[in-house]
Amino acid sequence: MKIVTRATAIKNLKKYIGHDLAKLAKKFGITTYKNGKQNKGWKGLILERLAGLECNVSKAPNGLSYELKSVAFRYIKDKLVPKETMAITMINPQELKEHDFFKSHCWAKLKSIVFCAVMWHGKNAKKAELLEVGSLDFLEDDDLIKEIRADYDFIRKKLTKYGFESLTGKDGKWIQARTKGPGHGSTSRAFYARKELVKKIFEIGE
DNA sequence: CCATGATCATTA
DNA sequence: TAATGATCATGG
Repeated sequence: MKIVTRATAIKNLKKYIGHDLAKLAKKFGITTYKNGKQNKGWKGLILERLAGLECNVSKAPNGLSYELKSVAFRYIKDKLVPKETMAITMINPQELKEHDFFKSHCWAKLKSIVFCAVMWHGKNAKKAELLEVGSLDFLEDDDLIKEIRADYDFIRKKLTKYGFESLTGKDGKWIQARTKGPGHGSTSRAFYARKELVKKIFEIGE
């Protein structure tokens, strides 16, 4: 059993800034494409390997105390901005109903996050350089967190009142409850960080 | 089969 | 371009 602290994970990752993740994928034997389709999770898997988390493919409520995330960045008018929203964690309807924000997995993951900015080279890109690595600890009395908690409460209330099916990506100012799942009719939901929030995280984290 | 990694496709 | 919903490979 190997324990990798957050500081160590960051240190490990920083060594790879500027590297092309596609090459590392081969080295680790991670599939990036198959039958012309992309494995959308390959970057995340590689990052986890690089950080030293060799066996982290399932959810991690127990074990490590931080969350490793990658975010795609692209240029819009010569400015670097997050390309998309960032998945935070799956929504468990039961837990959402019974726990408040500071007891949720959502908060547990958000408050102690290690993020990796990855360059986005267009759809189905075969390369992706690691741009930057950072970490961030949120405080419970942070103004931003208060607003995020309000979003969480809103979503939670909606769940109680209208049911799980009523949740949509429109909910929330900083975080949203978007659909996500294996596909093929089976869909579940997850918390996503909106782009504005991703930007904030980077600003604070740097 | 489904949760998790995160991106792709479609519409406005 | 932005926003929302749908989807894919992997591993247990």
